[in-house]
Amino acid sequence: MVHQEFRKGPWTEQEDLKLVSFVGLFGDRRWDFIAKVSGLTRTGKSCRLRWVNYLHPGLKHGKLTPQEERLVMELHSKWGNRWSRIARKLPGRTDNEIKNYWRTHMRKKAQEEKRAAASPTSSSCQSSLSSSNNNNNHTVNSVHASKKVGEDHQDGEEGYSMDDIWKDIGMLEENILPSTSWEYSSEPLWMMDEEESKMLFPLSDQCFSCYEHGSAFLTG
DNA sequence: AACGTAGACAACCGCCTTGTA
DNA sequence: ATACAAGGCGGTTGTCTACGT
Repeated sequence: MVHQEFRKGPWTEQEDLKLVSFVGLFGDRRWDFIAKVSGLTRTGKSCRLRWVNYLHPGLKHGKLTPQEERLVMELHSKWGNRWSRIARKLPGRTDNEIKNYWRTHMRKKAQEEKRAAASPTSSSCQSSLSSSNNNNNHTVNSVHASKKVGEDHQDGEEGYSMDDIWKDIGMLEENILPSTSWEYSSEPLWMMDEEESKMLFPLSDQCFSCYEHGSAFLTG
């Protein structure tokens, strides 16, 4: 077996497009297979993570709403750090997102407590008040959802932005797709034998044409 | 204007679980 | 029943941006 070098670090728009296309074709299960046939030099794990945390059509992007924050608090007090379990109760949110939110929140809280302990005159209720105020401010910030993505344009200006991708994915979800995104392929292609698909997509040329087909489908 | 800091988020790592041959 | 591969999950780290000084 030849040891393959896998790419690491941030995903490019090209990679995202490729991944979206191939998940559309093969479904979001066989990640190692998708990683191979797509020609992405990423591990299956990496592909899955990117899909689950960023590209999945059902995801909400942007800050948690105060309602969601309350729910996270409530569920965390019940279940502890069972992020995936908590995430299941917040449609469109990922375990990673909630984990990140919680981490930030706890750090802030810890700092406030430390400050409160340092200056005994300031009551703890003040600190908790300020933290809840902070949380409420998040709603305003939700306007900035997917800001970062917009900034990604810088290296692919004339290309197809992730905003566009999400728009298209959203449209596909609403207008075309019954329930799962990969059903845009009328054929259950992911049922095909691995050998069979190797013949279909032996190298990236074929992969690319498939990817182009996929992105053409996505863009309309 | 420059610099430092905190917050937000993406991504990786390692362990555990589950499915399959 | 068992070994192996793949997927899932939680913890952690790195990077970028906004904001305050």
